[in-house]
Amino acid sequence: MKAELKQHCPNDANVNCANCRLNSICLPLALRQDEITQLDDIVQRGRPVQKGQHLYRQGENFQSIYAVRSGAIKAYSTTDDGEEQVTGFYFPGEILGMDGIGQNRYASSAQAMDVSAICEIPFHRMEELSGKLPSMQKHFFKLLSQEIVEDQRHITLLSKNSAEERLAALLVSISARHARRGLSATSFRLPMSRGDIGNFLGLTIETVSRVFTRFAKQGLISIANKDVTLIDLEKLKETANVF
Amino acid sequence: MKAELKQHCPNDANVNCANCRLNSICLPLALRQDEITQLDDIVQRGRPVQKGQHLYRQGENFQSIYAVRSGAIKAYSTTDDGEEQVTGFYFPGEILGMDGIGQNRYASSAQAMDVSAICEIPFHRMEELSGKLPSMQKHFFKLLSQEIVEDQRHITLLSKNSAEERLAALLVSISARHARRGLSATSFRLPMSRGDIGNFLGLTIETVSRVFTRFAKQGLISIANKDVTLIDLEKLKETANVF
DNA sequence: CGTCCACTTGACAGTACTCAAAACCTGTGG
DNA sequence: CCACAGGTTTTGAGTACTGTCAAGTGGACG
Repeated sequence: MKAELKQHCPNDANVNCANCRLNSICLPLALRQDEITQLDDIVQRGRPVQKGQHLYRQGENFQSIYAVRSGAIKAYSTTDDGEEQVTGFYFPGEILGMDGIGQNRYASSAQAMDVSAICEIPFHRMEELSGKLPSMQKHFFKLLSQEIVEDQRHITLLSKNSAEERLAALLVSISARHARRGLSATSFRLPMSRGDIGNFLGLTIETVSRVFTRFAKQGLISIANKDVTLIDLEKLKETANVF
Repeated sequence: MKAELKQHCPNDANVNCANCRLNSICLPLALRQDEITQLDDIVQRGRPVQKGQHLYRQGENFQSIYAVRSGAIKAYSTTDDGEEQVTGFYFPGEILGMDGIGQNRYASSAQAMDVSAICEIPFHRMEELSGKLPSMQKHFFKLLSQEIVEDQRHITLLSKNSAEERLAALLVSISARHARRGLSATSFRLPMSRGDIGNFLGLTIETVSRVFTRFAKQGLISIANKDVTLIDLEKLKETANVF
């Protein structure tokens, strides 16, 4: 019973990669048991990050990449002229901070949207491990490559799709990521503000609000504050051009 | 005299990484002399790729990454609903194809916009080499990370900037990449069509044309077909929010 | 020299933005 | 427990930028 609890409390200090319930979608994904132990040795688990707190800030020396264990993180970059662009939302099992590798400085800032539990992985140790474990190196190359593909999908979304299509795509994406963790695909809480959503999707806050209202009137979703229910997921997927 | 020529003819079969005039901005960038030799062993240099020909197509098995030696390549992906999105333009010294690593299939297609000389680098050999040479691994992580940062910059461009700002940003970017190779920063030929430019920037062909005309009337550029001269590079940089 | 295709230009329309105000949560303190 | 202040979200009215449709121009190439 107690061991059971340990496994399921994301803030328990006794969590490790081997018993983490996210290990099938997170970094250990491609590793053998003995390799997971080696990974585990370099992972640091601190105390929970409070809402609004930063994991790292743009321009800081790059030290670590981070895995989300619970909660939700947003990444955003600030342009020379002071404007902010939300570049991604990160949920449990997802890795962030890899944009810092190229310049040895973080190219974006990462902020908790909820109380979150985070695994910190010092990159230089990760590099060492990748040199030793080909499967680790391969997996890491994959992670980076997939982030590129993700970003290019987002570029397409911004370049080609209407406000409705963009918002539908975001809802469908969050839905799928919830489902992957065994949670409801149709009912969840949006951890981010309307402003963050709009910023991420290249829309104003007013447009986001209006489209939500339109979706609700069409019976596609029901929404109360940050709690959404996807009533017609199929139609949303069609709208999002996800077939 | 003959050795001199060899170094400067991009289609010469005797080129190698050690004597390639691009080696300071291309893959060998971070390598020692003896390491460059090892890299050179796995690089394949075929005959020139003709205009319109593909290096690889979306969905094909991922085998190699490619370095542009001369000419220019565009990468584009086709969405489920058949629309095309140009995801990048690649000039000499730049690496493409890395979006294939994650899924073992190319996530985009790559097509020559001019006759081009290309170096092909089989990825599995590159992985091996990375396992042996920490500096190669590090450099490769960097490359991938930088592509992510690039893509995020492009996301910001599409999300926040007007048609004029986007086009100015593209001109300034191409200018900088020319300058890096020792070519004119202010006068060059655009290898891509107006359609490709518009597609890349999330604009229609008509808008691209109109903005070019506007820039010309304002004395920022002069443009005749594909030949551009950046008359007021400073003002263009301002417009592009590049400080 | 003529055809084809890429590009330019014009007129008009529509989606999303801006500005403004109202409604609604949330948390605090009386 | 209620009242209130601050912030967030919703809604409305008007505008503007870019897209659409259509026609015309001009290079490139056979």
